[in-house]
Amino acid sequence: MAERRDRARGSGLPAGPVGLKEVAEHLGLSVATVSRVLSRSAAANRISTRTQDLVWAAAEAMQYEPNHLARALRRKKTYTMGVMVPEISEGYSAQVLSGIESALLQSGYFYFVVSHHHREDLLREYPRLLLSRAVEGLIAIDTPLERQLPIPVVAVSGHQRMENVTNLELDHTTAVRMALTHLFELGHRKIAFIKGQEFSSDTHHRWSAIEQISQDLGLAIDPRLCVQLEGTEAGSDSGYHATGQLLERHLPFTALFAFNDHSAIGAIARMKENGLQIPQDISVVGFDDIPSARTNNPSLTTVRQPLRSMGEMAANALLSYIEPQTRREMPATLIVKPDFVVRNSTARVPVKAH
Amino acid sequence: MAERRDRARGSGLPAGPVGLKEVAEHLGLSVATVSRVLSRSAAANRISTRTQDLVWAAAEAMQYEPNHLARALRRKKTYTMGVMVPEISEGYSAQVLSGIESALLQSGYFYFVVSHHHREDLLREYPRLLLSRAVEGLIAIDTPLERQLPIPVVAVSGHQRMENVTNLELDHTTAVRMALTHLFELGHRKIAFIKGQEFSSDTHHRWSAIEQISQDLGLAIDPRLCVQLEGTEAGSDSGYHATGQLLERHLPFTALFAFNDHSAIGAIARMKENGLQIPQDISVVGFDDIPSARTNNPSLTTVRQPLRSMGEMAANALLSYIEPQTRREMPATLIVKPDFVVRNSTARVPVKAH
DNA sequence: TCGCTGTGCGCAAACGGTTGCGCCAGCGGT
DNA sequence: ACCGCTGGCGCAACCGTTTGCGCACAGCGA
Repeated sequence: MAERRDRARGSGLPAGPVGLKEVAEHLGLSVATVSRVLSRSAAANRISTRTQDLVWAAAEAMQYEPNHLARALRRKKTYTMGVMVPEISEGYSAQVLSGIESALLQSGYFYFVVSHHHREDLLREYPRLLLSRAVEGLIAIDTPLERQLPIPVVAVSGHQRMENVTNLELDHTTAVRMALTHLFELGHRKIAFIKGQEFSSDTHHRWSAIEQISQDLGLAIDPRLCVQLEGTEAGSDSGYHATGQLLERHLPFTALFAFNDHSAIGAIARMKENGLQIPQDISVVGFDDIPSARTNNPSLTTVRQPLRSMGEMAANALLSYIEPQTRREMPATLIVKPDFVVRNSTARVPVKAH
Repeated sequence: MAERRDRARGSGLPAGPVGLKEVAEHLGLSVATVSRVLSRSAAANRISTRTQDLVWAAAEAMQYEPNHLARALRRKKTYTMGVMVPEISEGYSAQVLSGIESALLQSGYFYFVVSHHHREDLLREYPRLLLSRAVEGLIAIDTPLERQLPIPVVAVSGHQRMENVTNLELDHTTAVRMALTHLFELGHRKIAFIKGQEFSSDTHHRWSAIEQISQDLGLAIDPRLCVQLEGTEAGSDSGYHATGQLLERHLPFTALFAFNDHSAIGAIARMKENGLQIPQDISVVGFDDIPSARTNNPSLTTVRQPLRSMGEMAANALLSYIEPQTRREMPATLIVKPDFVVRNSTARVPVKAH
């Protein structure tokens, strides 16, 4: 270990990692003084400018790097957050993570990610592990929280009702209104729905919104035209299968509102197999606007969740609560507005409904 | 802080975070003894079974959680790795990350991810920051490394030639052989190519393989049928544009071998706009087998990189070098074999080449 | 000459664990 | 009765930084 960490490699530098002690010895100063200078401590103004310059120069020359662990231990500040996601390789989480990362790193924070795959044991263990790693805050993406945590939490699409938890959620009512109004104005009246899996926290809120907006528009929801995603896999397979079940019922409908783009893409694939043309025979609306929504054939009309900026918002909310200078109360809820993207998977209702 | 971390909440537990000190006092033992028991130290066999039981019981009751920072500082072992990726929200990295995570967490390691977006400054800064966070190893995904690092490194598709760096790379020769042989056997002789961006480390190795295999098969590469991806965005746009340039040259070809699935999907979209049918007019082969390769229309014939297991291999290589009991030398290179997935974007060459 | 106020810095105790070494009591052997 | 051994545990240093407090000395006014 010692040799491998040797930064000297033949130069005149001391071997091994250099700490405050080495710098101090080299200058004939005390560790305390060097620390005060290099950490820009408030007490540093009591140290002569000359000494300060010497310290900085020596630190530079000796390639001093502060030891984050020791510092964090002493200051009780780790500049580290925890992030829990269902599955990191899935587009939704990855997009949100991207926003989180951008916001956190700009503020000098790092983060640990763990994916729990909706497994009970992991949902219980990971918060413990993250706490013992002294994360200062937690972002839970589409993840149900079991217990109260002693640190601030932001839940993205989590729909928790807990103390100390800020919920960042999409305005599902607006989202659904945009989607259903779009279909309504294209003349669709018989609309099929693919509901989300039970474990996804968005499922119920979305569905409430659908019921409400349907009523507003005077649309009747036919329960026989509703299917639900199953299985824990995130791909388009479950949408494919759900649509299979739907088609087997041989009931007429002219449009399908899917729970997300993945299932919409699977649904389209399934319907094509039955000889249905999209959007000529059936209009399909997705949700999320994942990258392949645009490149799918036909490209997907969908509700866009601004995932990246949701990640940024989540991270910034956490930061503003933790950083002493901005320290403000955590709001219970942050609402973000969706966009609606009209592409080629929706069209006017066929004259003669199939 | 103190109140928020209070775990007691009316129970009889001591307030604030409980450390070894609290447990020791409660039992009338020394901190040393409690530590030895709870950390399963080798010296614990010199401690009476009765005491051990008492310690465990008390720790449980008082909800003792070891402080990772203090432990890491003393033991000089952080159980933490660093991962550098170009962009976390991109499918390739996310897949590999998923494998990395699975392997690392199973061994009790956490990891920091940073995305450098191919920016020079970040490529220089992030290794420093990760080192100062005392990561024990680094995994670089499709990321060029500037300087020697004092910790072991695994580069996934990095093609570094450095000490202390293990390269995990795909067997591009086999990959390309599978793709080109497939096209060759379908009768294709005029094949167009989309090369990768300059900054992607796979670009050159892949291209060398293409030159070699073409020669083996007796295929001539027409430079006028080659275009290159541009821009740093990861989506399918650059494939779309590159194909636009290709089509403007009005040269006959019957197949296209794209650098990756994204660009293949973009290419297909572009060719469809020109009225070309895939695969009837043009066969397209992609690379990577991203999720949307299967749901694309037509579904993509492609070379599959086993990204998840590449992530696992990378992590396990690092672990086996770091963990004392398995400590083996780092091999300079690990080669992983691709799969070939035949779907609906390739077909026999049209009788009358377009 | 005597305080008195600043300036410039060092001492040493934390932070929460880990670990080499040594102390003490009890026990068996002679 | 004395010796030596061993089981059971505590002392205290240490990991690398931070920080409250205080010491020494210089300059200044009285």
